[in-house]
Amino acid sequence: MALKVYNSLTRRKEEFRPLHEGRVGMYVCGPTVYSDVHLGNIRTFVSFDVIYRYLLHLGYKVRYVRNITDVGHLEGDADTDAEDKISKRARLEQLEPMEIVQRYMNGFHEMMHRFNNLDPNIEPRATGHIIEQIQMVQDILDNGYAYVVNGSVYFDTKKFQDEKGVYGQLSGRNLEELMQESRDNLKNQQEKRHPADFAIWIKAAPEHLMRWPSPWSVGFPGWHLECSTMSTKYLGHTFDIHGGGNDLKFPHHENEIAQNIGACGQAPAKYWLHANMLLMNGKKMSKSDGNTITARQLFTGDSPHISKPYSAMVIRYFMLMAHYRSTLDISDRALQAAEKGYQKMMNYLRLLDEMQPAQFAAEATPAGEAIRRLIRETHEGMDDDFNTAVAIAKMHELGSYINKLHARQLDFSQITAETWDELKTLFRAFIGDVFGLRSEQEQADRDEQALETLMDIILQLRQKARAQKDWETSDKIRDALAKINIRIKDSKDGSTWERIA
RNA sequence: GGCGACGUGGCCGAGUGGCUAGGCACGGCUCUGCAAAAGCUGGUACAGCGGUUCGAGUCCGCUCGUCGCCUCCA
Repeated sequence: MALKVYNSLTRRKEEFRPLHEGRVGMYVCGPTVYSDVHLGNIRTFVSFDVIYRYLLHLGYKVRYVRNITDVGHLEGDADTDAEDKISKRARLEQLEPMEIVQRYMNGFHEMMHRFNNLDPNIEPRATGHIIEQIQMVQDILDNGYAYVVNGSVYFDTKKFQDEKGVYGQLSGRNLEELMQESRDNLKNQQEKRHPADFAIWIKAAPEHLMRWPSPWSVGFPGWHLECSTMSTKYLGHTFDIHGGGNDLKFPHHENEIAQNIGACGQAPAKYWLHANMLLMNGKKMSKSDGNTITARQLFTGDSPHISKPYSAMVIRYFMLMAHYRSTLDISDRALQAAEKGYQKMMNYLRLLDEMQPAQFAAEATPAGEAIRRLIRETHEGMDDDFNTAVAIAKMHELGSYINKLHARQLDFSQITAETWDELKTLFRAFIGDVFGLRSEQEQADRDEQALETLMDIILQLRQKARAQKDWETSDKIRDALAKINIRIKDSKDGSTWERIA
């Protein structure tokens, strides 16, 4: 069965056919790094990570681009008295905007790794592509789909719609209605010709920290522009998959499409994929009414919403239990169920590796056929718009066979060697490569290994200091390590270390 | 107000008009020194009403309810 994906643009499942045989270009809207990454964000990135992983599993050569928004994302009344999210945070904390960006970008990366998301192939930043963005604004102006007012440049939505007729296609919106409705909250929008127009270059107010020279003013790019520019730069005018959270459909993605077509006449992506929201208590998480929980709180268990800590892998598994286009309601009970399910799943894999079968069946058997059918259905689940819920369900059914084989309730003479191999191959590939699940023990082992490597290096450096009678450095290292419960023991033969309880 | 999505057994959650989704929790049984794990097994769900159909959780309509987007949001 061929891979099918649900295309938000056509509102249908379509057979996936990449533009270039064997290759896939995928762009996913990344975070604006002005605060800690929120759990809902994490769900979206986990969803697209699995999509990326599955495409790789199918043998595609994928270029996965996920941006970092570090300028231009406004909050408040758009286009006028609005403030850039990063600038605002910088002002409040009295830091350089780039310090804010660096801090939260680091935190974002750490969290992505903790959830075992693969790194994208390219992670471009908006501030690193100002020149390209200015060029795109110029292209749009040259094509007549934008106009300059007082140093700011606005996209001419009405003209674009009159000539191209595609504005609103993705989000199912009618431009006429949009213009009507926005008339009520028109305040401070005198610069725009039409309420639905949006800024692509914004003249910076004197106190605005992030600013670049351009032909129109010293200013900064509009938020929607960066994705248009960077996807074009790294994936071409038209590429295969564009992803993001459901709430970005409008206006962000709608405007992105308008900009791309306005600049070069081509729509950016063939397939638009949108991940649904993560809910808590049946509602979208929101910081303002306390209906929120952070990943860190889940790890520590420090939240009134949960009874105990949950690991990143359990949370990842929990997310995979639902389809990415469905809303998912997080709760303590659901997480507990996920934890059990996750442990069970990892146990199947362990049993598969441990068992040493002898005496296979020579030819097809009913049990073997049932197993092979389930294996096929697992693949079909993923082929059907990345339905991880179905794939996991089928694997649990297969897991039951694995348990039976292990408990000798089903004998290896009931399946063929080939079936056994397929079963092993499936579990290894799906749990690790596709779902990106790893055992927490494995993680701990890896940390332990890293610690040993680090300690080797530290002891070598300290040994060098001691050889030079640099007692200050050597003692400093020993004292610092003692504080984190690592004891150094010096002897004639050199130094060793151990943990103290 | 406009656009859209959804309402599945105690909980989470799949579901292409006809065949047991799955996980968790709960009950019974097997195994077991005890426990756990595992296996077998049980409750017979699709918001309500009407329609289409030989047949609907799945299609259509209405009602009720929930949620999202429409301003920044993954």
